Amino acid sequence: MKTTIADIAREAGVSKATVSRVLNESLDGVGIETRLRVKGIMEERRYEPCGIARGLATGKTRSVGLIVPDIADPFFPLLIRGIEAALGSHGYGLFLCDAHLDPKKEREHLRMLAEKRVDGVILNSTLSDSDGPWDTLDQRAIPYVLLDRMVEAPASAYGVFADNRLGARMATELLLTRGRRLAFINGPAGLSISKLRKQGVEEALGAHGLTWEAVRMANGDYSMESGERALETLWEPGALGFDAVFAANDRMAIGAMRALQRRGLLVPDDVEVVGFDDIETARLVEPPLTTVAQPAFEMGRQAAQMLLDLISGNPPSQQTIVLEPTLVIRKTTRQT
Amino acid sequence: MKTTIADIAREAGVSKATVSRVLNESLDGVGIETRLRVKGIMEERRYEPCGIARGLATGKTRSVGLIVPDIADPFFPLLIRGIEAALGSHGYGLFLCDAHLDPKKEREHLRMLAEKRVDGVILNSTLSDSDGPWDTLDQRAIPYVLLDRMVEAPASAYGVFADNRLGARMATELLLTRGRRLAFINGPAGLSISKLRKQGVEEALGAHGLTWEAVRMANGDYSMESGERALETLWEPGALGFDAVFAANDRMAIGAMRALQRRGLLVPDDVEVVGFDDIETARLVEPPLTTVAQPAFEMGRQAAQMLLDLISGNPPSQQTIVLEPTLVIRKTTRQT
DNA sequence: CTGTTAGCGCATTCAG
DNA sequence: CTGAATGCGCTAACAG
Repeated sequence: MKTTIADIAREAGVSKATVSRVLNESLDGVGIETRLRVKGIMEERRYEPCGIARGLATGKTRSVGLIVPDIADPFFPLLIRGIEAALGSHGYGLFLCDAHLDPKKEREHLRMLAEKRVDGVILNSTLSDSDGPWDTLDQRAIPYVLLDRMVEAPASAYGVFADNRLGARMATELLLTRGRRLAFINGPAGLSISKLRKQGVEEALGAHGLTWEAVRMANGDYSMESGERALETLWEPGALGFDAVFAANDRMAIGAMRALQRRGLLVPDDVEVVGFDDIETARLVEPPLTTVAQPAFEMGRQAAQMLLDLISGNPPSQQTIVLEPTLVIRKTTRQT
Repeated sequence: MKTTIADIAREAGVSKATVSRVLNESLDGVGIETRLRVKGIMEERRYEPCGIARGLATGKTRSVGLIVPDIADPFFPLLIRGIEAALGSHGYGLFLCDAHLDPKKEREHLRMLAEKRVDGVILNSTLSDSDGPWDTLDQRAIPYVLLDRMVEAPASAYGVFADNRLGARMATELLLTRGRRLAFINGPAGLSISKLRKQGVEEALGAHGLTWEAVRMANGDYSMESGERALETLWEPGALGFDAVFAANDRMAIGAMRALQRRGLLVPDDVEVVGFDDIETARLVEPPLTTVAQPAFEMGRQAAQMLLDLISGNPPSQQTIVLEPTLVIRKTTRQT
């Protein structure tokens, strides 16, 4: 039998209430000497408070959920690190849920988290589904913050994002200043993150007096394979339709590079390539990939901090935090 | 206020016990028609059982913890997928804990998990610490299964591992059949996983009538940078001390390749390289890395299944499951 | 087949 | 400053 506050109370010759009080440091309605005595006994007995019982009594479980679309995406490790950094030693636990690109699974996970009575969830949603996940959350009044993907949630939703429009614009500008003809491999069409990136590309186009007619576009699902396929799709036998590729993430960019190289094209000499994310592999491929870096760690940290604020009842100062991406120029683009 | 079984009971005109019974399908001591009525009400009211209360009442939380040494290691996504696959829709939640290579942090996580009263934990421990983590677990009688790293736990501990000895032996054999002089970049010396791999190398050496005198050895910490450093260490100015490198994981192998290439050496022409793990990046670097593949998904799945068995009181048939690695030959070794 | 009665371990009034 | 009582939401005997 694990020792409970009742055991401690008995041995210390005090009531359970008193033990409970020293457990929750904050309320200091306890005499210094009884407090010390109780603490001593706790030590000896190696007492460990029961989170479950506390949860039931207080309504707070000190655990949060994280939903990611695809744990295999190398973008997440840093994100998770950031989240853990913010959750820190506050004693919070993090439930990891991999939706595996399946909205149905995502909803199951959400149900599970709700049953577990998590204090909040960080939602890096798989899809901007019409019957979205947030109402599952809103209905149960459980706080959540959107991360990375700006789904079409209620205007009241909190979120942390990278400036995807700006990132896409920077990448496109880089390519267009060399007078390149662009191929754009975007993410799934449904994602608002994709729309934003498309806008960014459009802005850069406009700045150069160009329109969409000048660019070839395809959609991938962020996997390397989809990047390869997208490139094949865009390809026109005979005519070289483009000589610059901007992909919505590094994995697709790498896929595109592979497809290019298979066809005997040289990167960056024949075709320049720019990715998005700056995953670890980006600097390991040959040639090293020029890409738009997202501040993944910081995004995770801020999102978790925001959630913590939400949970503790201090509404965050801003409803939306937008972090700036940075251009990391390596070898898949030519030096000017 | 969330609806509780009391609400359902009142509305259905039955007792809480009855509602509880239909909630726990198994015990079917409920008339078919009352059961249906109660279920109906639950639907309408969108009732959602409170995991916390159940946990307190049953002593089971339906959540488990996973401790990993370094979430950034690309080896984990698949492992996690495997775990989630086994945990499946049993309603289990998975607490992810990244020890970040810090045993102290690992212990904090363990304490947190204990407080949260997880039903069990999967332990991919950072270090084979003398004052190891398992006693934290054993003391509290919480079931755990060791994963991947065969720490020096009590003989009674359960675990799932890859056959590291065999894997190392296969890699070394591959290199030695070409008469190569070997450099071996092992993992941290303290890990028993490192000792096993060393044994594997030794076996291969023996089979070729060689001893350790013929090989140069260094230890890394599984990061790419440490692979680069290890290679520098092994290097002897002037004399080419070796022409084959076996690294204990792919990241270090890739680091070694980079160091080699920086020195103008050709892989595999001048030096052959073999890694371990078969992470996604392995096939993306140039040249694609020959490596020993671990069945990560399967390891995760089996470990979780084992833990589930342990939790439900059916002691697994085997105490230790050893999975076979496979050699994936790509381009950093020469075709025979 | 169903209701009653006790807890599970702790927090939180309200008294004293 | 401290204790006694009550309840969080559900399960688990034990009766009927």
